[in-house]
Amino acid sequence: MTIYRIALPTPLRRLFDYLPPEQAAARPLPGVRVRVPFGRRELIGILLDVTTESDLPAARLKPALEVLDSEPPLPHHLLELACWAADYYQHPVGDVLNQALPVALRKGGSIEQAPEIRWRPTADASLDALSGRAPRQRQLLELLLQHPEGLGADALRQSGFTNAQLNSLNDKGQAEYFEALPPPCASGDDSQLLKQSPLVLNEEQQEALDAICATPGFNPVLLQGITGSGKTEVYLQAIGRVLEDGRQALVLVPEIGLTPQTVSRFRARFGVPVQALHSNMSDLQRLEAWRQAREGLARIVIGTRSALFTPLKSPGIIIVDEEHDTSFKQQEGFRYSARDLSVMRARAEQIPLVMGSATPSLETLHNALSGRYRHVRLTTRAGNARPPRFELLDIRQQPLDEGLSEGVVGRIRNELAQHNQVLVFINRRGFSPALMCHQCGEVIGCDRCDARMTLHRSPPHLHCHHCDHQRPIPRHCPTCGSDDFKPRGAGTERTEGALQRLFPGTEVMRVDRDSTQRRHAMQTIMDRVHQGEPCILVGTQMLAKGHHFPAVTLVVILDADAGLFSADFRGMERTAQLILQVAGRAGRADRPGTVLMQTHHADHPTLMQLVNDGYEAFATRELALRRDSALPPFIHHALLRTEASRPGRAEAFLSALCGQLVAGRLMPDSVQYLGPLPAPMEKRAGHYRAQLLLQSYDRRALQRLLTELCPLLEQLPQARQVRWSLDVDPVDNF
DNA sequence: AGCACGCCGACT
DNA sequence: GTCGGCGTGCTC
Repeated sequence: MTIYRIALPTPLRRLFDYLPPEQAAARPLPGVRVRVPFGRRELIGILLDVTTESDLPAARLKPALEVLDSEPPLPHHLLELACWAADYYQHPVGDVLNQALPVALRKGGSIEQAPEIRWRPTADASLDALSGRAPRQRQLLELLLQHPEGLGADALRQSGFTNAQLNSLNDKGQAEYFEALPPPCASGDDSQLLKQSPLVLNEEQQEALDAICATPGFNPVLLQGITGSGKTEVYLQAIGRVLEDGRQALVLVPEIGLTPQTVSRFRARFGVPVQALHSNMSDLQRLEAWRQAREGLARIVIGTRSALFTPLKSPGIIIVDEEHDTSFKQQEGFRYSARDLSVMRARAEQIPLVMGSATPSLETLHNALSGRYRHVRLTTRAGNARPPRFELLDIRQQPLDEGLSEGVVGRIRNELAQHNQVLVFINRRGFSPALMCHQCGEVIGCDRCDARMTLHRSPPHLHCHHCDHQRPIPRHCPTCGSDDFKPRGAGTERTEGALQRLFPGTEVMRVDRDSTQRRHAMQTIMDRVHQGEPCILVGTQMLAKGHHFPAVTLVVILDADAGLFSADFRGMERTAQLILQVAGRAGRADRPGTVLMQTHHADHPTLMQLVNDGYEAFATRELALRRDSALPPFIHHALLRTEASRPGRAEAFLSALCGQLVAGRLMPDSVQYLGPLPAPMEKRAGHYRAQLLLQSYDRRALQRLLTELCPLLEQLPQARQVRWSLDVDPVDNF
């Protein structure tokens, strides 16, 4: 008897057995999609195995409805990678496989290229048949007459013609439509591989390129290069070699980094098809890009986290740009790290892997320092540009005007007088992070979270940045009835206002999520900045990523202390990365930049080391601290988070679990657990949250425990009242 | 997760 | 008398 073992997109951590469909063709290959009845529903799953035995009696097995593919959509090694990831991250394999496929395929669509609607002139079409009162229809017919083989409806619409015009020609018997496969896109014509000649590499860049191309096969490389040192040029030349071999490149970028500029830089250099997979493409467009990658037509594929699972016909290299960026880790559901999995993929495909960053994560740096990855450094800025100079500005006992010290104001004035631009970084949106009653000291909190509500002025309202709850500003204090409120602390809106007041003749522009929501708002600001006239930019970390501001010569970091004493042991790492990212936005060859950091802790050893000796010195020291405190990357973490609508339940659930672990002697000596503890912000969005941290130096022991943990969690009687999720290698404690 | 069944409260 | 609340159970 033949049994199909199928992974289905359900939260159930097991496979389901089916009988072959009624008219079963040949034995299907593992990895093909199968449509099956499931309860009262129909689902599309992935066939993982064909066997002869089932745990269930044959009478209880249903026949599958249909095998959808003759060829598995995911090649064998990607199927394996997905299954490995399901195991490693303890996520149901059916859901993992589902997420590894483009949405259009999950829904059961065909892998084959979808035919498009094409228009052509009818056999007896003639311009004479049109009246002079329809000029657009005339132009349209002229265009169609030049293309008797037909033009795609989408392309016509993009040229500015409307459906109404097409239908009108159709009514007049001048044009007709038909279905056909779109013409094949210009495939890699290698004679025109390079459109632009590569730049001349400096010595360090050449060494980096050699290290990447040094050995055939798996070759992980950390490319650690300060901002402006030409990392991208190294990527481009490494990709160039891959293309010469007729192979493909996969480039992963952070969510915020996938801009048209990024893509156009690759398109400008190479005369080969470049496909970007970005979030505002339709499901069918994404499928087409995915298909072209799989067929080998797309030679360079650029995408965010989820692009990791894009099949390549002849893989040549994987590049993970800004590898420290936390957006490579999915923060809900299937909590995978695309960066970490890229290592597995590159190993399976036996290709080089480049992880690039000016501020590598301590995990990657540790791997590089311990020899698991090659480590190459780019320490000089291209074109002899000077790196920015850092200054700590001690503001202890200094008067502050809405968060701005006199020192900062003076330096900004100075810079503007020299016709330069200034960037002020404050990683807090809104007007002020707290609204306090001046009579009784009450701070307005969010009803649904253990958090203060942020005051916004444009438009005026209170906003909780943790649950997105918004409400009007109260007229009277809910505790004492006073109407005397004082905003405490400054966000971007307040700083913007203060700078406008202090520098009335200078344009002050705010860059944060609120000010750039409108379409083209960011572009308008960038256009203004690139004119080079003096101005002040105020903004959040949005300023730190992607854009470069050559005329900015002074970067002010208003709150360098944020994150210095964070509850999260990664706070310092994140702060350092952010500071250097912001610092890297400024300056160019002829005008080196200064980074001025306002701080109450000008003598903080870590801050001083970062500023005086640079990131690697800081990171090496931080690694030593992590080693001494038994923290990642030296120890491995798995965080079990729980939340419930009633207080206490989430913690009680974890206590019950711990009880079972102890009673069943399931906790090996090599694994420790910390907790159960309330989450750092216990109440969020109306839910009470708790967590249990599991840690071990022995990854395998931890992994074995996690495998036993999940069935246990599902069986606990309290499991109905709590939501739990397991985060392997978490990137934050929240 | 979905989707059913099942058993108790306020409504046309 | 029903519509519908969410507790419980199941999905090859």
